[in-house]
Amino acid sequence: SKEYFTAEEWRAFDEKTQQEILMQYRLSYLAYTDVNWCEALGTVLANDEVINGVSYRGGFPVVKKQMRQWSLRITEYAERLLKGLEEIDFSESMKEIQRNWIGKSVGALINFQLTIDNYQLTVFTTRPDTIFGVDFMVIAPEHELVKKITSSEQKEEVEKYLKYVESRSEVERMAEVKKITGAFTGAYAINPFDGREIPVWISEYVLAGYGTGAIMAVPCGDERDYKFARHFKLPITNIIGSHYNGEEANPTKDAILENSNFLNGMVMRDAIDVAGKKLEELGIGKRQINYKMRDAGWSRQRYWGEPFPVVYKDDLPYAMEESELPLELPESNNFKPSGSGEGPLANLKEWINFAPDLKRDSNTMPTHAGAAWYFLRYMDPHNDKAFADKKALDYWGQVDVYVGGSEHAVAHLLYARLWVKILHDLGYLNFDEPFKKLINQGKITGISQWIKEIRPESSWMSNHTTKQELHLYIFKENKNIAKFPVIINESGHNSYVTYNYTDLEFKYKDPTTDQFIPTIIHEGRATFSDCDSDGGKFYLNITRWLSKEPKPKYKPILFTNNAYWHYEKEGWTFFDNGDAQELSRIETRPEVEKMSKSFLNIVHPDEIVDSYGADTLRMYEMFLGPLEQSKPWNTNGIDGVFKFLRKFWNLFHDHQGNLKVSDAEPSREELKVLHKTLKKIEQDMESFSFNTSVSEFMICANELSSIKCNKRAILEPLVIALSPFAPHIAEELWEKLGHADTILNATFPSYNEEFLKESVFNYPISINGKVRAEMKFALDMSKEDIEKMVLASDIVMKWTEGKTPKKVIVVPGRIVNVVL
RNA sequence: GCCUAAGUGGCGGAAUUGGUAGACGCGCACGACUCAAAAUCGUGUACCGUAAGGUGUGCCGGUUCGAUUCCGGCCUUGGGUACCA
Repeated sequence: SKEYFTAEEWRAFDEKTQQEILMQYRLSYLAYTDVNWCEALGTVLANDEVINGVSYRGGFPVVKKQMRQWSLRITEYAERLLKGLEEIDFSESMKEIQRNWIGKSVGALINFQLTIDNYQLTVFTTRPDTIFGVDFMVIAPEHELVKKITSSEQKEEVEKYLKYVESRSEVERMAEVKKITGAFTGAYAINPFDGREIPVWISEYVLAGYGTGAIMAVPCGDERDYKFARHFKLPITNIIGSHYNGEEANPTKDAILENSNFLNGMVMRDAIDVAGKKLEELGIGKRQINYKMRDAGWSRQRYWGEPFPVVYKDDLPYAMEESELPLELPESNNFKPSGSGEGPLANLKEWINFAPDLKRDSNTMPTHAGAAWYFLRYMDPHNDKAFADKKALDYWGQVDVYVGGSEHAVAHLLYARLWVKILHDLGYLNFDEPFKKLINQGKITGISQWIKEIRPESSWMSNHTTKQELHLYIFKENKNIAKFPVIINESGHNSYVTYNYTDLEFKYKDPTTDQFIPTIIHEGRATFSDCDSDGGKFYLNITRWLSKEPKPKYKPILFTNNAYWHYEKEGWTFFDNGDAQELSRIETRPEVEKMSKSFLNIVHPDEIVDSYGADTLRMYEMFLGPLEQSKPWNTNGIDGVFKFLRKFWNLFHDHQGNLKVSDAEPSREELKVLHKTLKKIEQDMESFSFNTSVSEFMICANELSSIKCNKRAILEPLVIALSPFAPHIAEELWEKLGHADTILNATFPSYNEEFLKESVFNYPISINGKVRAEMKFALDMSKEDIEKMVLASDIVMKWTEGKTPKKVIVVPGRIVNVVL
């Protein structure tokens, strides 16, 4: 399956050959993979929609199910996706994420002869140099050889172990990675170099899905192998001399090999290749590169998405003819899942069974499919012959700058890179990387306030999912101190209650049996529509959790930063109880999180737009800090930006608000302010340093208002420069200045270095590296003259106390340093 | 554990190739205008000290006339990732 065909090659095959090839590779394209199937919802869920084995909405049980799905053979491009990273301007951490995801490892396959029935066991290792340190072999419990090689004496133990592994959930396995388990199969493998017999074990620490699902264990060099050997009391061969201390494994590559036959005396680093070559010479293995990356599951059981352009005949997929394309999504009002695990398209029988013996595929592609290459269409959007004309593609080329979040690192950004490489290989594009430069903009984060939630144990709840009223009893030192009603709705939510004491016990009473039901305590988000970290006010959206309404009411309740508040209305009786008075405290714990609708911590920009205007909001966001940095939203400094815009506006207007722009010739000083600003803005925009651009605009407005400049020749270029930052105000000023056309069509002003030239410089005079004074000298003054003047000055005399300094450093246009 | 980014005033943050640390803004203090308030304007604001001066960019050390910037070793925080052989 290491071949692929270009479009020309593919078309050159006749239909029969094409079908034979398709059959041959069918499993690569159409794979059986696990999906999360939720019976109650009748649908397939993504991994992140499943939490603790139940659906994230509603808490319904979810099972893994095998389904036939399309997969994208991204593995074919693993090497090129890795190589391509070298030539693109992505952040190092983004490249690192992609490298890790691709997970290249260079190593070797080694065949071991087994003592049972001539079976061969192939392992993948990155360290063939340690071949003489192999003390046992481990194969994954799912490995196909397990059943075949287990000896009759070990059969019982192996089967017991396999049962144990099967009983373990994914969650348990992930949580208990340190737990050492395994079983001996009774089989031995023969070291191909020295004939040593090595026991073959099975253990879940070896993953079936990576490499060959089998490893050669070198306990002196590998931590996991070492622990396994110690746990099962297996012998440990030391091949690295003093590098192995007998207490822990040492994965070094620098040791000189011992007990290693023909590798003795060699440094491990060099021996890797020597051993690899020898394996190939003797025909007992070969050097090989492995990748962690898997093919991407490309089927979704959803309505929206590109349908697969294939037709099934006798259950075999055939690619549709180019002349039949595009295959469009059928119109439908029925977006419900089919209930069988297939997507909504399966409901449209006429579309699926469009011809007597032919069927379509009910799967659709993920959004990644379109997202990977839609930008190419913008280059030539009205073309009905091709996705874009070659000329347009050549003209526009790669995306210069792509601003996007880092959460797309291992999906979208990898698929887009792959897609462009494929189109390049098919001859459509002259470039094979979509994005020249990637900027990961920082997120404006929100502050979530967390409160605790107490609800009945989930096993009780899953049997009582209908809406009902329960009573929560609170005990302190086995004494019931409070009781209050709580509504459990269909999904088991809305039972949120807050408390802030650790010595309290919470119990529910089942209304039908009068039995106490154990509780479980979770933490959940309280929501605030506004939040001020500096002793301000919070609005807690508590009604979302307490309301009996099916749709939560968003009723803000005011309380202070000290984070307790007394709630006395809407049926909350427990606050009326004198004993429970203290319980009415709502204690919250603030946490900075991504702003997200599902996190209930979003801030609406509308209120800021209402009181300050959209330009202020826009500029303030830029002013907050570097583009790539995440920061929690707060409005503490927004007045500064608002004041700037008013000051800028006032440059054009008198106190009565009438335009007062003059057509007089600008002074040299005014021109200097203008060009200095334009220069800085241009540089900052090139480097995406918008926060410093805003501060430069502020400096400029301060300077111009202190010299009372109102000249058109100065202000007009500034309005254009400001327009990307504050488009509305800029457009209005532009119009007021008498322009009929929009400012968007104005030419961006460029600066003239001529106005920035200085003749004198105010030198900082430092003594022993510490600045003590300032002195003005002409920029063309010689070093010697400056030195003389500095040494003769009062301040320097005071410090030198008449002595000759050791050294005087004069850096023209920068600094003078006197060393005593 | 590994990879990666970052630690600078009360706060958000500036500082081109090593060259005046704290730009700009917020906040705070004082002052002007006002009967008053708001708005606006002005002055000050790293820390210690009355001052001269001293100390300061996470910590320890190094290179240099000079280090937020370069080098070595740590600490902390954010992000990513993991029985991947």
